[in-house]
Order: sequence, then C-alpha cells, then structure tokens
Amino acid sequence: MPADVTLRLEAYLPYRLSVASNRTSRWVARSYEARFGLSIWQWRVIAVLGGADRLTAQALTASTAMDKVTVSRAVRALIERGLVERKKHQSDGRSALLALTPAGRSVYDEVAPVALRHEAALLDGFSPEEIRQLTDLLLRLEKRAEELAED
Amino acid sequence: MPADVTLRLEAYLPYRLSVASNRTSRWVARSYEARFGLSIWQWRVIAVLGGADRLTAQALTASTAMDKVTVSRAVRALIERGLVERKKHQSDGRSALLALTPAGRSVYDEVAPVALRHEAALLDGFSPEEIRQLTDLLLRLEKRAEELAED
DNA sequence: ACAATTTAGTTGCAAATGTAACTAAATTCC
DNA sequence: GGAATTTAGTTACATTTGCAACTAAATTGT
Repeated sequence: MPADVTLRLEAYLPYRLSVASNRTSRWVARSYEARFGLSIWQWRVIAVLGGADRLTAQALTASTAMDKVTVSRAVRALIERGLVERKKHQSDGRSALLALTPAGRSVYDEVAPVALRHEAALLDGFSPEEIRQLTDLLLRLEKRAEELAED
Repeated sequence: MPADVTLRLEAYLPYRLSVASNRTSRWVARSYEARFGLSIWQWRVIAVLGGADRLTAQALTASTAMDKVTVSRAVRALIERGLVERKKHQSDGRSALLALTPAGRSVYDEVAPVALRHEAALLDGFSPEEIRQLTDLLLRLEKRAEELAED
C-alpha cells in the first residue's frame, strides 16, 4: 500500500504544531533568559503568582500545566534568587504557600509587559477574529489530546 | 503599573501553543515508542525518507525542521537498526545519501497509517474548514516566529 | 594554484528533563 | 483510634537535549 501518497509530513498536524510551538517558545525563552535570567518555567511560575496572592505548589502545577517536579525545581530556583517566598500552610503540613517577594513582584512588573509585547509581535498580522479562532482551536486540541492520552 | 490586569497565562498564546503541542506530541510519541520503538525524530526521518528516494542529511534537516545534530543521531540509530542505509555521494565527499532499506520501508508502511489514524483521532470533531484554518494559522505563526528570531 | 572561508556531518560535554522512588503529612475506612 | 491509602513535594538517577568544538571536504577569492 502506497502510504506515501497520503502521509506528508509538512501537512501533518502534530508536526506543524510542534514546529510552531518550538519556534515560538525558543524565541520567547531566549528573550527571558537573556533579559531576566529566567527559564520558561520560572517565568510561568512568576506569571501565575503575579496574578494571585499566595498559592500552593499544587495550585501552581494545575494552573501552569507543568508537572510537579518542574514546578518544584522552578520554585526552588526562584526562592534562591529571592523572588519567591514560602510560608507555612497552617492547615496542611505537607504543602506551603508561595508568593512573590517584593523583588519578585518587581520582576513580574518588568517581565509582564515584555511578554505582552512578545505576544503582540508574534500576532502582528493576525486579525482579532483569527486570534480568537486560533486560541479556540488550540484549546479544543489540548482537550482532545488529553482525553486520548487517558486510554 | 498593574500588569496583572492584562497578562493572564491561560490566554497567553505562546503558552497555549506550548501546552497544545506538548500534549499532542507526548501522546503521539508514546505511541510510536511503544509500538515501534521509534523516537519522534526517528519517525520524522522515516516519514520523509518514505516519501523520497534518497536524500542527504542536509535535505533531511531542511524538511523535518530538526537541527543537524538531531538528524545525525536519529539517522545513526536507524542505521544501527537496519532501517536506513547510507550510500556514498559521488559528487560530494562530505555528505552521503540516505534511503530506507526494505526493512525501513516496511516499517514506514506500517507506521504511516497509524500516524494518519492518530491525526484523525486528534481532529475528530473539527470540520475540514477548521482544520484548514488551523494549519494555515500555524504556518503563519511559524513563519512569523522565524522572522522574529533572526533579529 | 593555493590560502581562507564555508558547508556537511559527528563528537563531547554540560545542562535540562522525565520517571520512579522516596518522605512526610493528611485522609479514608473499618 | 489506628492501619491502609492518598496527596504534597523533593530527591536521585538515567536519558535526552543543545551547544560548541571538531574533522573533513568543497568552494571562493586572489
């Protein structure tokens, strides 16, 4: 059976998705690394903590789509740099509450606009409707992939 | 400046893209690994070689969006498994021509339909028009990210 | 024609990653 | 109320990755 007639890598969706994602995250990652010395994961943690008050690591893993080991490592590095602080959680001795320190907050205030400019630069040339569609399609795809992975 | 008002990670496009891509490629990768013992990169090389006659590693890097080190490693593993063969390139002593062996061809014939089923499963629930849009939007995004990375 | 540069591909090494095993606290369920 | 299980988070280890340095062949420029 001539499978090569129907399978073309360049039109294969998981491939396109991977290329698009790798290119954009590499670009974005380099910028965070160069300007702020932050890895993508550290940046994600900061982004979420910046919009919340204090969260457990567990809550961070849920809202960053990172796994708990990755969160743990990112948080440790951020604590070492003095950008995040850890406070005892009084009702649960296993977990601690995490929050930005003032230094962390000021990094956040500096990084967030840069992040938004990145996004704007990337989406320059896309109409609002297209952006809406893209986001929607990606969300549906994520959900689908998650369902499929369960089996 | 209250950056937290405007930056929400869950609506941040590079993040959505990364989550969507990681979920789908993780799912797909596990399947290739489990069924055929192929990494994503090995599979890409096979996919491209399956649709071509014989290519240099250079041509492979161009059409798989992998870098030359990754291609080199994938090709080496495939040669060791007897799925790919390397022939002298008579006009250029630096590079060699790569092609699927019969064994490689038969793996290709087996994997390609699985890959297409994966894609179909993933895209179940998407209309043809949506699929077209998604592919188009991803391609534009890739191109944009590449341009931006150059500076 | 030959020195300098570019291109193809590989190798080595440091850093990042994923997985599994682990500790400790909380919860469940007799 | 106490054993068994689940949950939070960290650590250890093996694998993968990414980058820079390298070899060797081809190309360029003089």
